[in-house]
Amino acid sequence: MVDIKYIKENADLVKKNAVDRNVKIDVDKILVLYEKKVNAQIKADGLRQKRNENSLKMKSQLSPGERLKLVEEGKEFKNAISVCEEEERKLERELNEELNKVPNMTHETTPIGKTDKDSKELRKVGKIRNFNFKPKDHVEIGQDLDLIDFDNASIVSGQKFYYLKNEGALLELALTQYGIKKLIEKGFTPYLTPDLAKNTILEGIGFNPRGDETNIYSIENTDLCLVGTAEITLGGLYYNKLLKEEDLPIKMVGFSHCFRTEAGAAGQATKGLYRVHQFSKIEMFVICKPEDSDDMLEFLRNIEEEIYQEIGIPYRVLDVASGDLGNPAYKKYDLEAWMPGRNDYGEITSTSNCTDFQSRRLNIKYKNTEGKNIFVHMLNGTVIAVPRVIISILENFQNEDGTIDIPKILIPYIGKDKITKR
RNA sequence: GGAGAGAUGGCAGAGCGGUUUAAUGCGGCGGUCUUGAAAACCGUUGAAGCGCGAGUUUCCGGGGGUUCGAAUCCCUCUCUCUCCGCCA
Repeated sequence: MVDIKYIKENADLVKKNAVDRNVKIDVDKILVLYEKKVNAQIKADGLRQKRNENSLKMKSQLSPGERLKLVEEGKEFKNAISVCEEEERKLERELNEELNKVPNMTHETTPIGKTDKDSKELRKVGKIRNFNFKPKDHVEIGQDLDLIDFDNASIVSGQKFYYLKNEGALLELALTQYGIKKLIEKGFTPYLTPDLAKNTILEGIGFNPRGDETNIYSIENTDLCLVGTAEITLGGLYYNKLLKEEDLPIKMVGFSHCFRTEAGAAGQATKGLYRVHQFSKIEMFVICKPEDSDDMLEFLRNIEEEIYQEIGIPYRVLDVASGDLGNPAYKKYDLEAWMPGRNDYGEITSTSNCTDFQSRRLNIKYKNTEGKNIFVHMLNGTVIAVPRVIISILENFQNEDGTIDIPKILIPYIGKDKITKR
């Protein structure tokens, strides 16, 4: 959520930003609603003040006549206040509805453009293999080596589910172990997180739990949703908390299952593991002081790059365009891995600086040395989105004889250096 | 799942219809003392909104109600603790 005071003082900037981000908002309506709401509030305050004065008079000894008169006055205040408060609540609801649509402001270095095509490629890292045979895609490899079972998953759970099997299963465990260990070395605290979270937390992080465009599964008859990412549960961890300055930065790495409805994604090129309803993911989450978040984003991006260099997957780094940032992000980097099966790059990690957009609604602040309470900045980044890393490994590390080399860094976790046909 | 107890400022913890503008302690901040620090002592210290300010309103787990007036009474939900049951 963007600070209403900021919107009031920078209406033109907010309008321009929404255009850059390809988001439709009505700033003028927001300002009108805000003014109306404040006026209703002032009116209610005045009435409450009179009511309080009235009830204060009744503390002293009074004649029955005087008391009765004051009680009657009090009743009138009571009715007037209730009318005024109703109006105030209505305006506040309307205001919040509009306010929730307002995207975060955008970093000055972020490329301006409406779609992902406008993202800026910063660099390519790693050598793309020139196969002297026709490389298979991961679906074929998974079938040949008995690593992934889509057919039976679709019987048990439906389309876009899968079983990981044999070394496919081991790869998830290996990547998880490797990722967590790596992040511990970088000073992160490891977490295994709940896979369900409350609506209020989802909304605080910037997800829309219900509605047509939601990508989130909600649980019937509860206010719970299956999380789409551990960003939700890690970010929600400090909901309504006041932190001390020396607590910061808080660096967490969490494992969770991620559930996504992927409604409307049917037509896209989504073969195999690339776009699925459930997957496992290792996610970084950082809470820090506002002045540190720019550097922290580079820190997170560096960790991601280090990991894919270490595994040995060629990738490119994108500075994501304004129109493709999503509402909470102020700046975002994507890593896209080379996937021979697609003959193209595919998104493998994403790291965002969400500044105080999330902390404002989650009410997470820290007390600085002057004793002022300041909204923290919050950042998140992917370490390992398991299925997409498995795609990248299977497709990039395949041999002509149909075997797969295990990336060196993962051999200790799997206990062999090659996947062969059994 | 059953029974009981509880949820109060950064933390701990009193208050249980109208001098509560929420006691007290810890922690934080400032000071005295000290070469410096600790201890001790003194002072200060919740959040949010509106207002230039004086000030004022709201907030005692969430929501609703009773009342002229609610942290305090009632209903309801959530969570925590204790005991019992069930269970990987």
